[in-house]
Amino acid sequence: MARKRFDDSSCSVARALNEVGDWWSLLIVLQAMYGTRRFVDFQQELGIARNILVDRLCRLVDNEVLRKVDVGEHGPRFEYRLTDKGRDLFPVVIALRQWGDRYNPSPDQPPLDLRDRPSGRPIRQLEVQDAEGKPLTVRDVFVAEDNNEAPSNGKKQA
Amino acid sequence: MARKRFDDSSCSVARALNEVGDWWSLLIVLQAMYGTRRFVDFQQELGIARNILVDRLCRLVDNEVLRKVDVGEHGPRFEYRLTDKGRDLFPVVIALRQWGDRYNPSPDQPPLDLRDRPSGRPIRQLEVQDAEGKPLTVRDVFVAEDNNEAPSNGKKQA
DNA sequence: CAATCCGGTTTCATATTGCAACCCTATTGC
DNA sequence: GCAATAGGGTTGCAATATGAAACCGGATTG
Repeated sequence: MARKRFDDSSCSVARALNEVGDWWSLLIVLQAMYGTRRFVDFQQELGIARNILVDRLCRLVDNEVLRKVDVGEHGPRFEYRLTDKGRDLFPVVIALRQWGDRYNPSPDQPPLDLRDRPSGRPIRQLEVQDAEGKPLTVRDVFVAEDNNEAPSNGKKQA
Repeated sequence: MARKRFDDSSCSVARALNEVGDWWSLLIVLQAMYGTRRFVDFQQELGIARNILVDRLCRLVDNEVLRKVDVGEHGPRFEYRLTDKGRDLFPVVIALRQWGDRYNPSPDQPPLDLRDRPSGRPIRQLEVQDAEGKPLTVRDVFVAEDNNEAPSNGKKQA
């Protein structure tokens, strides 16, 4: 049967996963962050089937994660470029990468060494922080109740 | 055909997606962060099919994101609890939530108001930062070359 | 002793995925 | 001027994954 959709879920995580929660979409976005823009390049670098790539690119364009730009001076040539919405997936990708590096390091290779251009020093480990910038774990965070709602039994964890 | 696997990919994002990159796994982890531990509760709160839930829970246990604990004083009762590895998906979930809140807000409801317990103030927007804590965009970050490798044509973006 | 809860397994119809082959336009190489 | 090749797809098919619902067996409850 059809995959279940969460377009109208009240949970924003579910709605986000609806757009980039499949096996390929985030990898396409990642590849775009590396600078890839052309259909054939995505296809070769990811090793994705062409029909699936068409489908994912269209979906990402529909969801405004990518923009399809016609660069066809002579003949049909297109580029798929990240939008601001797509670029704002950067923290998601970095969070996943750091988690993967920590718990599933590659046996053959060291993790990618990401640095910032101005200083040339490695970027920071991403962490959830409070208003002052102090790190928070799952257990430190709770969902504040909406005052207009009926009060619930107790504070839920994040 | 079978879904393509990335177990041995050199990319840690791909390897991470291999473990939690399907439609349900991250939602199960999220639900676990809310405090859900029992099979029936996951099933009812997520509306997931029972056979799929069994499969995902097993996969997550295999990957050490969850631990299956026998709490059967009388009769078979189990709890699925987050491991440290699972809890460390917190930044991933928060990053997705903030992205979803920003670009796909629910028309009916305000986004969840997450606060930290000690101060009661909203948590920070997650951001990729340099060593000093200054925010970085995709374009600020590059992949430092491994010195042992042959030098490549140019610095790639993150 | 029947009804219910918990944690599954089984069956079946439908979707999704991956591969490979094909297509059309446009640019090359010669 | 014509074949070869590149870009960006589409189509058909077989292998899988998903979802709904039925079934199951032990334990507890009424």
